[in-house]
Amino acid sequence: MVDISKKEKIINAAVQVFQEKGIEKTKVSDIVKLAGIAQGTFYLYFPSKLSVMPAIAEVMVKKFMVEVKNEVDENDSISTQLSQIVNAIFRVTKNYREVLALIYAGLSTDDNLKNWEMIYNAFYSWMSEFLITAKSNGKIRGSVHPERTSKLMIAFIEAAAEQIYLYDAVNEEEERMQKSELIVFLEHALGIQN
Amino acid sequence: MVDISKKEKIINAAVQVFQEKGIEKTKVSDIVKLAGIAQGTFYLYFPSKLSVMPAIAEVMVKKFMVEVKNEVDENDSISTQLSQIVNAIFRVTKNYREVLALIYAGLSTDDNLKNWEMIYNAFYSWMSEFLITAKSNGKIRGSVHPERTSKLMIAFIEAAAEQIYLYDAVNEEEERMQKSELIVFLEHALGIQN
Amino acid sequence: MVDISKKEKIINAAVQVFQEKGIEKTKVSDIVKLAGIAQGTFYLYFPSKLSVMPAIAEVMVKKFMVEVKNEVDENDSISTQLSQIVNAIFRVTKNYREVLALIYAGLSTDDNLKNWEMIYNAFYSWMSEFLITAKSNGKIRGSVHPERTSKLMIAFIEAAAEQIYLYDAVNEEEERMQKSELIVFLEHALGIQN
Amino acid sequence: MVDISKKEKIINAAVQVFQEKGIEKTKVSDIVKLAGIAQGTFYLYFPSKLSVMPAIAEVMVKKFMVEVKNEVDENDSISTQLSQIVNAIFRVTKNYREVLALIYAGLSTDDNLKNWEMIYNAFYSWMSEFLITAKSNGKIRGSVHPERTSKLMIAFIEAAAEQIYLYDAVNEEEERMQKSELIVFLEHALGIQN
DNA sequence: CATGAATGAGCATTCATTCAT
DNA sequence: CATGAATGAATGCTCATTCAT
Repeated sequence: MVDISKKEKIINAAVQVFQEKGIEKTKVSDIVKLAGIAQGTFYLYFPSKLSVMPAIAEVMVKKFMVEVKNEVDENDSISTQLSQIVNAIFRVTKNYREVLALIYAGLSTDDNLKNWEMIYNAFYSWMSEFLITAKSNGKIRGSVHPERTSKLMIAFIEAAAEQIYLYDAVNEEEERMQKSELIVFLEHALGIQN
Repeated sequence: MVDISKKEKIINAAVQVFQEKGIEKTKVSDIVKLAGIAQGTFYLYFPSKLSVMPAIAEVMVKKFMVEVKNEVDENDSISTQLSQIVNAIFRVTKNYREVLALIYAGLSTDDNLKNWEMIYNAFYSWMSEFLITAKSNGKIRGSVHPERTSKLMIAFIEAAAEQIYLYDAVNEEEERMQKSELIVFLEHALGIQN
Repeated sequence: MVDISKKEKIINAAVQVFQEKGIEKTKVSDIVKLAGIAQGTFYLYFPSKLSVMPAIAEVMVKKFMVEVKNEVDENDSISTQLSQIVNAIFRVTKNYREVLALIYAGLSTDDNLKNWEMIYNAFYSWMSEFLITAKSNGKIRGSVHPERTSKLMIAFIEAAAEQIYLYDAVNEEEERMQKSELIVFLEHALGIQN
Repeated sequence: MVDISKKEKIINAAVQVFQEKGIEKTKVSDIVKLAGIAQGTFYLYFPSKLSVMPAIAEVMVKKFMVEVKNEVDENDSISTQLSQIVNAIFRVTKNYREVLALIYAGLSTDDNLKNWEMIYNAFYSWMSEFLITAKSNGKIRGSVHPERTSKLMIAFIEAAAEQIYLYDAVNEEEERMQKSELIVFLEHALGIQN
């Protein structure tokens, strides 16, 4: 493994500690202990405890993208690709449920909101491209506006995943059914023509 | 105006203070000051600072329902009713953006998650009924599963609204376009037949 | 002994701790421990560690006045009374050298300077009265301006005492000689006619 | 301008920063930033943050002496020379009020007190010489003890200046009157015979 | 000599919670 | 039921100092 900068060490440690303890119970001392650095070093890279949040958000968005890119096979049918997207997003949400909730709240705690759009931008773009291709291949309805719909889709799938994994304690059977319902919902929404 | 119980005063004050200051900066002393009661009195009604959260969530869900019920006119077309639902949810989200983000995070902070489903239950039910009626009238596709789709819709419309009002700083024109895209998306998703 | 308010307990403890440890090494925890109260209680009475300083200054000025009033016998000659004043001020300075240095620095640390004149006011007034009486009795030169000279005298005697007790490590013999020189100096300055 | 050694750069920067921020808020990082050197370099010249204090004090005493020597004209009358001394000391005090207060407190913070006398020694000597000359010329009373009185005078004039510039917020008119009172006071104290 | 990133001990301050009245 | 003064545990952050380069 290559050298990891101290800043990256902090971010990684922060993701983990926030995930395990939640925002209020996370102490800077926990983060630095896990990162293997001194307390003061934290403040060389971040001005305050909460200022790691945007960096964490970036990491999370990257995780989403990595998973989605790995999962989606462009040779598969649009319908299948849609399922793959949903699966990828659900998987990341499941694994990082706590951090994701924190990011949402964390970003709005500061005046970092402005960053949000920027952070998600790459993911929005990817999804946009996906829709543009599908549209030009006649696989989805022509009235889809790729940019706007890409944002809707990401928000939607994440929200559906959060609903399942964060808020509604559902069993696996119900989880599967809910996911199916989502996919059918999306297929109709996009007017998919396989 | 009728008498407001101290408990309600606390909840209302808490909504306002959380809205203005965010979860971390909200002090019990702020809440009681605004509520016009003594510090100790707070603890006669709530065991801890965070235990107001579910009560706040209930209030917010009620706000959603009141707005939706007021806005939706059953005599209008399904398509129109859908717009009305979207408008109502967007309006509440716009006015209470901060608290809503806090509730999401706040509920997951505690082990109150379990309450979430219960709190939203009435709203889910209402939406479910809406879909059942629409379905039995042949206004939406028959494959819609009302319970599951009701959850999806609520999560989706809220998420779309949050995206606009919390995270992406969009202008009014773009806000309108995004909302239109959402409605068209939903119409196709539900397979609306006016 | 009568009841001492918490505020007074804090001030008394602060005087003692500052005297013993100096401004930088004095911890709030030391003060409250000595005062026999909880750490948080300190902040019910003072907004910050340094904000006790003006209160301490008041206490010190009172100590000066008490000593001076006790020492000076109006039936004695002016010359003797002058010695008594010097002795009183020297004694307090000797006993509280550290706090006195701290007060000087402490007051200028904050923007509390403005208080300084107010705090010393009673002492200035007393000295002024002393000069007025002496002047109207023809015991000192007629050109003395009581208000202005009272300030000069207090500043002067304190400075002379500080010089001896704070800065120049002198032996007792030299201390006595220096004090004599001061008194002769003052006698001429005031144009004393016994 | 000739080359300034790093040590001098540090001292000059320290004077300025202490003047602006006060002793507690002055960080070594501020000093080195202003001095244009690296943080670690500071410790090549001074063992600790407070150890610059004596060096600063030396600089300040030198400033006093330079001003006094420049101002005082030996050909003028004793009375005039006295005014010149007062003016010089007042001027320096006015310009460096904050540092001067800090030095007083700063020196007593450490166990550097012992240095104080040494640092002031040259100034004491100069004043002593001044008094010896005046005395041998019969310009001041014969009972003046030059060494002791030189210390008193310096302490006194500085204290009077500090009173005006540090503690009592007086207007220019009052400042002038207070200074006059001081000079008359000194003339009588020294028994000046022009 | 010079650097400046890294250190980590140290402390002021906050604020949820309690409890005597 | 209501009060609000008192509590004290808990922790974010600072900054003088070090040391490998």
